[in-house]
Amino acid sequence: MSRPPRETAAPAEPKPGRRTSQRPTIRDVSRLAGVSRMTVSRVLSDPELVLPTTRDKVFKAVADLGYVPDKTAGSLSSRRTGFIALMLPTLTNANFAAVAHGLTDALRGADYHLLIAYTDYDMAEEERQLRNLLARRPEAIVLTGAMHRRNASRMLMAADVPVVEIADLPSQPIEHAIGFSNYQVGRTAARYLLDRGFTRIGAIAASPEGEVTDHRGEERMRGFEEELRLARRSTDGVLRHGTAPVSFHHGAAAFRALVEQQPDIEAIFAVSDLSAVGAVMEAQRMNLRIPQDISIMGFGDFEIGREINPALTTIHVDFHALGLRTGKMLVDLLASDATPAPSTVDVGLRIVERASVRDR
Amino acid sequence: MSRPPRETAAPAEPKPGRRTSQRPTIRDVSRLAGVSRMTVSRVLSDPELVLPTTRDKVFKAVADLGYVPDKTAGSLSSRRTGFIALMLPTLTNANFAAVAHGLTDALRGADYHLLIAYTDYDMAEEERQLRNLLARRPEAIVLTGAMHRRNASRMLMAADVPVVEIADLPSQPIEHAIGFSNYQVGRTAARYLLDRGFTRIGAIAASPEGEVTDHRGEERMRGFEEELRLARRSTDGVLRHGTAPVSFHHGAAAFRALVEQQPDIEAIFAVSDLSAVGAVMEAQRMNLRIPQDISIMGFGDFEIGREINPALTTIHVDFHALGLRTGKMLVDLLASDATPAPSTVDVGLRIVERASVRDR
DNA sequence: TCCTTATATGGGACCGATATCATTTGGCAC
DNA sequence: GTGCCAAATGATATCGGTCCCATATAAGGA
Repeated sequence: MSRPPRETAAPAEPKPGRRTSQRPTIRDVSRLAGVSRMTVSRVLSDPELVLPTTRDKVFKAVADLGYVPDKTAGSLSSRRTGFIALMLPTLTNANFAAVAHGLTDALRGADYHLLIAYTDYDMAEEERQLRNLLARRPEAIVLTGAMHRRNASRMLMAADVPVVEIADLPSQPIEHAIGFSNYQVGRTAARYLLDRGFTRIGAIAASPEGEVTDHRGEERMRGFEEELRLARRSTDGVLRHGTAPVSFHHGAAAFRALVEQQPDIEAIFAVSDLSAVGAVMEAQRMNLRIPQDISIMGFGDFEIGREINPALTTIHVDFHALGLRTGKMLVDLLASDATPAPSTVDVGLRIVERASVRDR
Repeated sequence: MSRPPRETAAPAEPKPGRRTSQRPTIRDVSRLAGVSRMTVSRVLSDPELVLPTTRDKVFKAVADLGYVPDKTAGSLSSRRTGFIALMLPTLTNANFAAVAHGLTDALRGADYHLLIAYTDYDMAEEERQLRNLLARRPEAIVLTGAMHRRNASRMLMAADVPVVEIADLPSQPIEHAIGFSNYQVGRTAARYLLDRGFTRIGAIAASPEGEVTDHRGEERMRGFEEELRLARRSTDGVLRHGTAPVSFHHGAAAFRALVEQQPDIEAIFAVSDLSAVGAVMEAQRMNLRIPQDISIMGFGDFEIGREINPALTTIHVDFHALGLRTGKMLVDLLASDATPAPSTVDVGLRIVERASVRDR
């Protein structure tokens, strides 16, 4: 039944090596269980390959020693780190957090772990973080498209792993893209307000200057202004205020500035629900009635928009589903050894009509 | 000047090995630069050790090949992964996201990378995630205290790396703790409302049942009820509604349920600003005036609380600073080879008086 | 009984870096 | 010129797993 193990036993006096930690290794387990390292490895990765009696000896040894396998070593040997890199502008934004959440949900069970980095909307930081991430040899890279520095793009192409740009639809995707057109968001918002009969239409967003920029937000503003221009309406009501990222407070301050500057403004699109909610709150303080005096719409469908009074009309994108979908695609992609053609998925967007916009 | 390299050159026909990726390794760099691998390693980790001429050759080779060092291999060899594990209940909460942000800020430049996992408030998931994290051999572990399963605690003790419990003050810390007493938050809130002269005082929180539980929130409620009891006031107004995590919507629903159940309630403490803001919004819809009819206070000092009308009275904890402080402590701790005694830091809390609570 | 094949397990090389120690070189004092 | 020391660089073992292939045993067929 049990044959003598063939691996050499350790010398009674182990010579002083580099080993300092007392943490048990697979070798300790194998010795205790009286099997080879390889058998321990098999028991832990695919127990079916090993006889139940052997398996149980190994499990017992693992439990007795409190052995936790070292994935660093395993990764080096198997050339599979189990990491998926995710780079976002910030975590302090419910929608980006939802993306991470969705991704994790899709990856759970597939034995992948997210490696999260964020750039604080800073392109130089994006490049630094990307280098850090690549050094960890992720098996795939997920990041918000579509603007990258030249160097960052080059590193991504050279990485030789699937790259997915999310939350945007780049005109020149690096490889895969799952998202929506921020430009279309802007146009859709403007069209919606135009269709309601408004003529004096404004918008609030962050100032586009500098390396710290919300490019996706910029795209929304570009689409918004474009639609106004096509309708031959003035874009004077488009106000740039403060710096990215926007916030409730940003929205409040920008709203006040815009109304003081353009008292006859009828409807406002905010680059994010955060700004929009802030604007609604500031309007209350200014005794302006929403939507009777001014209509306001936002983007992102944040939870708070559903709860405020009046409830916020907004453009919805399902970010959790976006993350989920990205994760599923990656799991499939990494399971097959083929290299499928680059794909672009538009998850779409939809207007959520609530009470903060009325017909004129 | 230049001596012939002593490392053996690669055979012209490399025998078929396991190497499949074309990614350059340190060996490729060393050959191209005409130096040993060790010299390349030195140039990248401590350039001062190497002559400028040699250094430049190496840098050039690195650039030409687009070489990115493999930290997996480096970690295994140096026994330093550069990972710091962070386990949170969720990322979809601005305060926890702020902790992660602060930690990252402190770690930037120290060449550590956060390895983030979250539990969705599920104890079983905490254990699974912890096992995953430990397999990556983090150099320190940060997690929200103070409740862990037996197994989780044991794994933490055995991990043999610094452990920091945050956002709470455990009665039996595993090692270090940086946080505040959630129990005291509850007592402080109750005391504040009692001092304002209210007698019929209520609270809204999630139901405490099941494995999916917000223990920190529970502690706040425990402190709140305790203070009421000490003041010989009824705790009938303490309503448990729905499940964790709470949300704006949770607050709105719980508020309505509480007011319908106890129409004469005078003041309410919400376990989180999220609930509190939801409650304020629901009150508006019910035509209840805040604070004239009912006073409301929250916890967490979320940004939205500053912007709503009336602005929300709340209990503030600086979560970004908490993360920052944790990160700094870890950097110091990991730099010294001594093992300092376990420390507990109370970052304190303070009441932020705004307009949603009035004197009775 | 012997041979073939499938199943279970082991041996040793190897993944790509760094730690450690050895070696070479150059500079300087005598 | 010789000896010594510091600075620069190299050779090799090693980190802790897994891959690949070899080997031993069991099972089945002629």
